[in-house]
Amino acid sequence: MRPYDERLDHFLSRAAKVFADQGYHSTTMRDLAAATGMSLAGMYYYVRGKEELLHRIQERCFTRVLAGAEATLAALGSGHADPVDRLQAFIRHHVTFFAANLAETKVLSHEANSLTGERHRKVNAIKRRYVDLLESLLRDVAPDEPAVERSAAAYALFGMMNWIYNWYDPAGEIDPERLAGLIARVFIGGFADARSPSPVHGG
Amino acid sequence: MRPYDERLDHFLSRAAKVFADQGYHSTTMRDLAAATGMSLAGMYYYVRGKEELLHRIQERCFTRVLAGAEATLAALGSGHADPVDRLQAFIRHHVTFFAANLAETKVLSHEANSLTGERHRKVNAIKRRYVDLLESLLRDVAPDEPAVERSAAAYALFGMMNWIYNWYDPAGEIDPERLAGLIARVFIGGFADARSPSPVHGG
DNA sequence: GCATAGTTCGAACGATCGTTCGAATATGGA
DNA sequence: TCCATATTCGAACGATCGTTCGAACTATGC
Repeated sequence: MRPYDERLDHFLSRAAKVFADQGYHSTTMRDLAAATGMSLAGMYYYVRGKEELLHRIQERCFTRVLAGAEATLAALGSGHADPVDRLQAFIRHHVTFFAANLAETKVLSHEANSLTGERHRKVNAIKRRYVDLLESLLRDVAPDEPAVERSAAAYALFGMMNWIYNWYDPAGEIDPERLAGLIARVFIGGFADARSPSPVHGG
Repeated sequence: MRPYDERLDHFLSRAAKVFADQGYHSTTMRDLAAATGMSLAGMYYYVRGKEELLHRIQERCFTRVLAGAEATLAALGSGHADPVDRLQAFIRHHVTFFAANLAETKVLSHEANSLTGERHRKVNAIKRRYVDLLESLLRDVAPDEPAVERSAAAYALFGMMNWIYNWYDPAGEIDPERLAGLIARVFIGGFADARSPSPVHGG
């Protein structure tokens, strides 16, 4: 069953590109058929319907993001690295991943509420784990910050990072690494360094 | 013709709420009829069609945002206020406006590409003026920063501020003023203070 | 009370949507 | 070569969409 899985994967990637360009709701199954070279009916051999297609795209992408972030942090050593370094690594991973997978991550961010029922709940469960991961990092970085402000800061950081699907051009002047460095510098400089003026750069 | 304008305004506000809750494309004209108490055909007396409805909502909201920002800056004095204070005032106005008009500003942000043709171009023209305004503020705040990084920082700030439609709850623990203060603190502390460690707070 | 303009709406139209179904074709071991 | 399974697809279905049209209702000046 290898060729089947490969064709499904290719189908998901192509569909993600179309969803990213036109939006989920204004993309028709006929658009997807034209973009993938398959026939209208042929797509239903790989996917139960349009909403399951979106679900598979989002779940596949979000699982990779979460696993990648955990692997990045694990590579830093078992918990006794500098909290600021760990936060910086998280930001760098998120931004570079989103910049390298603009179509999929745009579908993830922009169509976050286009799923319904059980499928919506499943994707939200992954999101919860990912948000919790960042909040635990912020707790280590700024333990004296009020919880309300720390939670809002987490969403502010996600805003900076996720918003790039609205403007970032991979062919433009700023490369993903530099963008990640800028966002990390802004957030860490503004949030983490507010109280403890320890050196940040050069992990 | 006063009652006509009032009913149109009320119609736009109601429709904006529905667009914000369900999304533009999955909202049907029948949904809007039910939410406004009008009949399906009756709405076409006030609006040429569904897309013009979205256009009027976005243009009305964006015009207010731009005018409000300009008025806020003008109130600070004719150009010889501290650049950091001017940036802080811009951020505070943006965040409090967005928090106070969550439905309209969500439609503005999330449905930014749901318009087509001339209508899309018109709204983008206002957006351009608004982005240029922030970039001019950043130029005064950090004149030594490379232009590429300054432009990316502008979008990062917009990301922080616009993303709130995805998570902010006005009935929650953090009020708009405090949220604006947090975002201003993070961005100014991380971006503007990177080189010139001048005092920021207390304007 | 009547004419005019302003406003509302029931009913229907054509278009397009997601999905289905059975037949047609390709694939691979015996 | 033949059969069973895997895969593809043309054609159509019912549902729902945005929009239209002409009639009906309302308000106002005379």
